[in-house]
Amino acid sequence: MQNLLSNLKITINNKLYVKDPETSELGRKILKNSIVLIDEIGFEAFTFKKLGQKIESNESSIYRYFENKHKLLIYLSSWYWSWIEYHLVFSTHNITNSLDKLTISIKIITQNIIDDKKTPHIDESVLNRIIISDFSKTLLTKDVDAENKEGFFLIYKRVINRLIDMINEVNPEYPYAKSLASSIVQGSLHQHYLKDHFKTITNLSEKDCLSDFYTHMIKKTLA
Amino acid sequence: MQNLLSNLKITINNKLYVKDPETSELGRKILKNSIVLIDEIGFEAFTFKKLGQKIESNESSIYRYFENKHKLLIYLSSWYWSWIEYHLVFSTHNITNSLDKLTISIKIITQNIIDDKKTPHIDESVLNRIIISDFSKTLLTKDVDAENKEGFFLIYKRVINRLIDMINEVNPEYPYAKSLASSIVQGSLHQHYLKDHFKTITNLSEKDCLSDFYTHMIKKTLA
DNA sequence: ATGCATTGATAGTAATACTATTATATTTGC
DNA sequence: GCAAATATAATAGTATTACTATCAATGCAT
Repeated sequence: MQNLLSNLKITINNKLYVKDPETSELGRKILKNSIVLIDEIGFEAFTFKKLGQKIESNESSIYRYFENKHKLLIYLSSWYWSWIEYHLVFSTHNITNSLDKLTISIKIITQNIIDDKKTPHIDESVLNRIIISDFSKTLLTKDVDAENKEGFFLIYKRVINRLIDMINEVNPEYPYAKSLASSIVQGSLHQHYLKDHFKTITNLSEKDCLSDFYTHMIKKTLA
Repeated sequence: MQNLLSNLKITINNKLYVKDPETSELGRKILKNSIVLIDEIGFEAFTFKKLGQKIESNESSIYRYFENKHKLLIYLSSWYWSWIEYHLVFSTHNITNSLDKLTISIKIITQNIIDDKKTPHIDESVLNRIIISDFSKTLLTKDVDAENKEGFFLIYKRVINRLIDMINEVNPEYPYAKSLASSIVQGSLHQHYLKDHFKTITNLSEKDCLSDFYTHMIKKTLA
């Protein structure tokens, strides 16, 4: 944990890229602008050619950093969950009460993310929007099992495992800690999406009451 | 409701197809085999050309029924949720106790679906698998708002609204009925997916305990 | 026998998702 | 300061996708 707190540098599975985009100007430009462009036109319409035009670089240069847009999306997702994990650890590391720890973690997972100025090449608030709309697409493919074996989703699973541990700490007798934790993380993204597109089937609105929903749920369920 | 119970014929938004596939042999062949093929190769790799080869028909003939594979998937999804709705209504219509009604509904939504022989051209158990893997993809596009306005997701929302009503019946004071209902429906699909690909972050296993998870949750949360 | 709807076959187009090659610019090592 | 190595750009090319358009063949209905 101390290890995680000391460096904000986010480490990502090196099979996700051909060349580490954090090591060059062009690489960081690719990261920054792919987030913006995916947000603008959607992941389906997003291509390396369009990204090349946006950053006034060449399609072929982008292929030197990422094999394809699917791996780029998993890269960006890993970045996001890593950033979330950092905040989880940072915000809970000196809290002793397990329920408080869990409540704080739920706040972090459910909150509207605002841009973190410490990372000039990543706008976390825009990244959050594409995670809401597109993260599922990294998992829902025929290659999941192979990619999971390669460790592409390790950081995501680590975030969920931290929640599982906290749930077990609050109530070791509760038999569904894993499902509850994965439901909260994935369900949060879904409720945000519903807020933006299907208002009639969510209670979430502009004022942040998503953490209230989940906090109420865990307090009752784990009591 | 009586209306719904009397006819098993499932009615689907006519903007989802060019020609109603239920009205011809070829149309039913398209439905039956698209489900099988999407399940086999995944929605991303699925094309009308490949489907044409499978059913020994022509790509262009399939385009006479569906504009594109996205609308076909929404059609299949509507079919699925309609079938679920039928079972919801059928199984709860003579139950008076609200909690019983909700519990039965959760069973139906979370269960492993087996093929319904009354519909020879649709294998519900395979359809269930593609809903688990691909239903999210119908929602997570840049066209959601337009398609939602067209009524493409009405049946899905109707299923969730039935759950919302039951939750409100059990506890009218509970402030998050909408989010709880949408979480259960979407979360069920997700937990099934985790069971198949991410076993370490779900408690669901081969023996059906998903309804136990949600039943426990609603009993505690709505108490 | 004619008309109309359905299906099939073929061809064509623009875009996508790349790969390969070569040229040019930039950095770095000595 | 120059050569070598590396990074980037430009161009071309391929197979596939996601269609649209056209026309031929079949069948059945009056």
